[in-house]
Amino acid sequence: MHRVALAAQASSPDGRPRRTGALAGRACSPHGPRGRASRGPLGALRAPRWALGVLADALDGFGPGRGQARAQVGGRPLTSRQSFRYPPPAMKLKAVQPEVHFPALEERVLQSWDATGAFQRSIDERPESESYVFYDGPPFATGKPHYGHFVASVLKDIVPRYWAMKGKRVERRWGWDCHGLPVENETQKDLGLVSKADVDKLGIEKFNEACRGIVLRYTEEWKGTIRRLGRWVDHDRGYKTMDADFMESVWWVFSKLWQDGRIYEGYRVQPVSPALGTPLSNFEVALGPQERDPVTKKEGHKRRQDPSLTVRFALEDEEASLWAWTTTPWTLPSNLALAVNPGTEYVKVRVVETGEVAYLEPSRLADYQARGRVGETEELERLPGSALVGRPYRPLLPYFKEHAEPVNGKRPAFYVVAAEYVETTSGTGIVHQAPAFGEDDFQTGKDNDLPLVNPLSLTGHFDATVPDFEGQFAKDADKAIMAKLKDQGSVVDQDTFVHPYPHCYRTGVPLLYMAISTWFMKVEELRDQLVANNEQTHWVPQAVGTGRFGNWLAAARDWNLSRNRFWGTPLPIWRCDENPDEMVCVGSRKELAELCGMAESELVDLHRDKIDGLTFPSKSTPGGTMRRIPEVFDCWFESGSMPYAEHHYPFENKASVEANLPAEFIAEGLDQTRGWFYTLTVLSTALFGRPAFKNVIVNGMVLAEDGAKMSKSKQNFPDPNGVLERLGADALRIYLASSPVVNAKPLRFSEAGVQDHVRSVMLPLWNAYSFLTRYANVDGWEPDGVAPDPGVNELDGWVLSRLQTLLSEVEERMAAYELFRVIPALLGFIDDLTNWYIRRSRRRFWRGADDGDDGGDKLNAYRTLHHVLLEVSKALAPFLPFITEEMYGNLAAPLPGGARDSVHLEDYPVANAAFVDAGLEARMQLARTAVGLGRGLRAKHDVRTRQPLPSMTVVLADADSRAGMERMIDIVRDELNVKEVHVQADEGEFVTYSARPNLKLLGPKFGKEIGKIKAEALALASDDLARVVAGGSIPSASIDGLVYDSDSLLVDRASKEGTVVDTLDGVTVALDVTLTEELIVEGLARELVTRIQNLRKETGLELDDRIEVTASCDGPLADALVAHWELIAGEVLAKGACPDPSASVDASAVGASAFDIDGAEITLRVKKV
RNA sequence: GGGCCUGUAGCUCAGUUGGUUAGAGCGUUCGCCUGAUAAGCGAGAGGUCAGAGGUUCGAAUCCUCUCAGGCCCA
Repeated sequence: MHRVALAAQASSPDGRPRRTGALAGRACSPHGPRGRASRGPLGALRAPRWALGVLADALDGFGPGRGQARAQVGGRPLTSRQSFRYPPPAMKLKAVQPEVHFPALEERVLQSWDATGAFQRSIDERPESESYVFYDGPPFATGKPHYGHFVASVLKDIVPRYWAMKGKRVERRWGWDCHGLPVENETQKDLGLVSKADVDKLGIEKFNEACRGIVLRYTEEWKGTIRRLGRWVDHDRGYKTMDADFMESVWWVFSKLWQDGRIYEGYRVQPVSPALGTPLSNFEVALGPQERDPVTKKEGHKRRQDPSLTVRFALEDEEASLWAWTTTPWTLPSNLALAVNPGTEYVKVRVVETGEVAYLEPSRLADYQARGRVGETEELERLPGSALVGRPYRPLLPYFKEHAEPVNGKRPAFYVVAAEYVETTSGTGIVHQAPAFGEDDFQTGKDNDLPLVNPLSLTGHFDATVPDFEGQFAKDADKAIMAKLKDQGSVVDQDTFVHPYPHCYRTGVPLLYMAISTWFMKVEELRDQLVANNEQTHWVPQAVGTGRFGNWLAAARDWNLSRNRFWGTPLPIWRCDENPDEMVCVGSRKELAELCGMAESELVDLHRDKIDGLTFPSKSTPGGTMRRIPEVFDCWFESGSMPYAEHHYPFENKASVEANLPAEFIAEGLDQTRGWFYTLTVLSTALFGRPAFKNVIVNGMVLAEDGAKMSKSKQNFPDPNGVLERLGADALRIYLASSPVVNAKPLRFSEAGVQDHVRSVMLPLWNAYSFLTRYANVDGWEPDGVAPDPGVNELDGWVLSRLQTLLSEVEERMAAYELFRVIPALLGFIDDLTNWYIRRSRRRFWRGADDGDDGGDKLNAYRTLHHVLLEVSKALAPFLPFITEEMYGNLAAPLPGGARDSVHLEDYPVANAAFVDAGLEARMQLARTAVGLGRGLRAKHDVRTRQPLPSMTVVLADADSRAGMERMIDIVRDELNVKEVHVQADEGEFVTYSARPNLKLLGPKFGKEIGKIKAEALALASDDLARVVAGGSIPSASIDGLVYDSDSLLVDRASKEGTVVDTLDGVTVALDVTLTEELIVEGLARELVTRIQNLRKETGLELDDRIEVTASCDGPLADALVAHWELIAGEVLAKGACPDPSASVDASAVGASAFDIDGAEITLRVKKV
């Protein structure tokens, strides 16, 4: 071992490690000179134990004092504010009390990190050739950090810390998402601007200035909270999506796509708020007023009453009409087609009263008739919808009638089209189509190559193409349109209709759906490549990648990446005002400056207010001026560009960015599957033909304790900073990291859950650490760097072996990014360490000097526990960065090599095969099973553990197991407080056997006969089964080819009546509970020991205080006191001769108390001597 | 409306080729142990595996439908 070698060389004749020797050893470590050099030549700098308060107190008076620190640590100058105290040349472990306040400890560790520059050094000290690329998905700083961010941050900290300790150079740069609707909304609210027109009135410059002012509103809160959480991330060199360099890279990305022919202009039907004069995002639509449907009781859009109009369209090729239904009369001027479902049956009827001939769907006709809207009819013909497709009809209104004139022999509009979406649950089964005003209409229009006409402005007013209603607001025009149609005899029926309908979340007016010009990136043609690239990505959990994300990629649609907004990266497209087909896509500041005849240095900001005014003359259209189109980017485009833009690629860092694609690791929430994960993948595939990241951990959503979303108004979650202050970051981290969220499942956050982890993880770990340091102090043991010997004591060998198993497991699972499998292994080890190793080893540590030669057992116990805790502190460091820092600093400082300035600068421990002993782990497991059974038997038969019992018998059929158990006898005997432990093979005298068929094995073979086999197996006699257990077999009486043996049967054991026996996993334990007078008295003596120990504790005595005991009792208790005084005195560190039981003791005195033991009274008093 | 996910003890969750009596932790009751421990150990109580139907010798597990919740898309 590394440390052993160093220690051997570095120890001086007096046994004290020599620091200079150790330093020399370190200086040629493989980590390169940078970090080493900063340590300086002074031995005293070896282990600056900085400002850990507890420690500082312990070290007062040692080394150069406060204020003398003038060296540099981690390349950062130390200021005089930072109090540095150096360790003495060689020192003992600091004794640590079991009482601890983790949040305070964490604050001290945070200060130490600042002082030592540990974070930067954890990067700098790793070679550049070992680069490990991590991308940070940027959050908005318009809100404060909450638990969802905590989860992502914990993952984004654990993984990079781990790989840094594994020798990787992991840059961790923070990112801020600065653009997007949430920011604009927030600003509009602040400025009291309701509509887009209000923004125009104010001016983009002022508006954008206001946006800039608020996007970083909470950055200080973020920095503070993320720091407090223990996440190491570089804010100083982070990126902001609003930086000109970042935006310029986004331009480059777009221009590359443009050059590759991946960008096109198209239309898309979007919800528009006429009052705001702007399209809304789906997110904003969802914010609109909600209402519960009175029938279905479901929450949905607010309901409103609209006209319900049935209109007749006259066919051109027949004296008949098509009846169509609409709730939006204002779209009728824009009608261009009628849609039928080709698979539905339609009917042609003559209305008896009027003689009119009409087509519609028969069940709908019946509905009209039932409501008395249409009189009696005579059926003329039945025909499928497909038979109507293509038939021309006369334009209902004249405004766009030119589209009825054939172009190149084809009629552009005003004919019947087929559409699968047409249903027969309402209307007439024939649907009026205005392609500009509905998603379905638009799609049908596209499928049939219909023209797109839109006579409405964004504020919903008719323009001059519809002169009859010019200037009228669409909804207001409904009445006039209906009147006109009535006049010309086109109305079949007029009614009203109540339905849920989306309304504007800001103004409350009903939204209009209309086709808006937008810019698309062609993604559909990339589908196969996207899917192929995704297959190279390791998803955790895997199902997200193959399922949700994979499906999404396979069905990817062209990406609408423009937004009609103000505060974002402008689309770099300049278009000729004379010839709209002439466009220039600008890919850099330099290019734009040249086009506009200005200096590049004048382009310091690329936001709309700075560049919208920049124009240049057209090259191909005389007199034309090139002006920028008004749209900005979907801010997801910026997030997806972040791998390039954060480095200002390709304008700077070209080679390093290209060398480091794709990223090694990213982590975000499940909600990002179609957000960041998607945009990263699309852009990386389009630009570089490869995936954007190799490994990704997807975390689930954090819900409130009540299972609902966390909501400020409901107040259903505790303040995040409060939890950190009360319980600490380590506990919060381990709570989150060991919860279902790290496997993409939802977590109901509860502070009590965090508290649980303080109790079940933090405190046991701390107590193990405290145990070692306190006894080491009492004993004067100092860490000597000598490797523990696994052969001295089975317990040491066992815990060392378990540690190696743990390290291998962690390595394998971290390589697979399966944190949900790492944490339980770590926690399981802590449990083994504290509740078995230390529990069983306690006595080894308090063996007194006069107990004689222990063959080095105590020394090895110290070395083992110290070694294990030190390794554990490193192994847990990525997960619990604070407590491990404290432990490591104390545990490593006295070693010949000293401690590094931070555990996070250490190398991650690697499993040492020399310590692995599978046989030992197996037989220890047997021992623990036997002990568990024995304790259960004691409880069942009401014999407490303090009562010694004459013997127990462990029965094991397997010879290897018996041999293993023989070596565990001391441990089992001691733990169970029995005088003798016997191991034997034959369990016949203790148990009876019964058997069940092994269905997994027999099921597939015997199928339907299983019922019979079950009955037969259950009927097998215990004596016969004994032969099976011994390796024999019994042929089945009724089933051919079936033989009962130890494979085909599962044999159960039951203890025989009247015995004290239990059995589990093939281990049978029998307890002899015969009590003799002698054993009873000895048991009482142990009762006395416990009572006196408790008194010691209550009285606040130190571990090694010697005491004087006085007692008042009679009967068996007095016998026990006298007979076993030597034992008692040894256990409780009592001095002097046996106290006289007949003395009188004042139970109310300090250190005194009266007890009742099995009905006998005793008063005891302890006093320090 | 569509895609994906979740629903198992009071709570948080395990439960993979379908296999017998469905587990763990927390909480709870009783008992035990304790020179580190706020910890630990043993026993008990606690389950229509969301519901219905199907496949099968056998279903928490596979299939279909329904209900409730979540994320995303429309």
